[in-house]
Amino acid sequence: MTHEQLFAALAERTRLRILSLMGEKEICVCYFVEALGLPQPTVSRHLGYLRETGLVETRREGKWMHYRVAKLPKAQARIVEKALAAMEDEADVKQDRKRMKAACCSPELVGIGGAPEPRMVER
Amino acid sequence: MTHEQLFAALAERTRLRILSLMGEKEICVCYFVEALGLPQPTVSRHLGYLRETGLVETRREGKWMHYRVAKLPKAQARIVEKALAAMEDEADVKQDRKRMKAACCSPELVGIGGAPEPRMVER
DNA sequence: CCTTCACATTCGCGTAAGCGAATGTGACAA
DNA sequence: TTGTCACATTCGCTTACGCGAATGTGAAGG
Repeated sequence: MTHEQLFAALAERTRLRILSLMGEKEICVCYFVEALGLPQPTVSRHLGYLRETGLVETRREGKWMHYRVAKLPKAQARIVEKALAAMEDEADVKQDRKRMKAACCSPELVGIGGAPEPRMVER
Repeated sequence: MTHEQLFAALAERTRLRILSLMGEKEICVCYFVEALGLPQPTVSRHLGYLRETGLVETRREGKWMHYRVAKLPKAQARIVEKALAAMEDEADVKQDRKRMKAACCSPELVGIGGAPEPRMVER
């Protein structure tokens, strides 16, 4: 992944919001859809873009697909780190987190239709 | 400037090379053209893009136009800093620097056609 | 098998970006 | 004021993106 490709991947609001939601966690698609409030194909396309670029990795668990930020070379990891840090205080990102929490801790206590909840990634 | 716009500005090789050449210096267009080995309109367009985005500022000095990296909000400055640091060891960037030096320290000792040489910017 | 669920991909469309080639503009000199 | 120099912009073209809508696919379950 060249630096240009990395920056191109970061040059879109939805993808920044997705990465911001991921952070250190491994999250399955339905939670992104819920937290972002966007159509599933839209979310899936952006996840696909991030995957092809190499910025995220996936793990399948039955019907569910989990996404996590990939292990990157140091220079690029630093860039992603600063990018995510810079967005922490933006309104839409904060709202995304709220909705993510709501989806995970909903009254039914099982998340969205029994989907596995986000969990930290071991390195 | 949104973060998306910043990343979009960084998502192109020529612009990264330009920013890499600038660093802390104030440089006039003819040196970019020489160091990058690209047509003048191409260089000018990318400089224009960077200027409109707010990533660089300009200063006119007679016929010459000087470009320097703009004073950015901390979060974005950190991103640019990491971006430039990450490129230090790439081949084309190193070659650009070589050609920049050659243009500045050419046998005629006056740079390109009497153009003012790059100099550090005071903040 | 056949359905359903969770997700991925394709299609058609409009928009933005990059490039080479050509042209425009503003400053200075003669 | 005419010309030249240093840059900037426009034009025509091609390619890449993003989106909504529709369709495809792979894993469970019955």
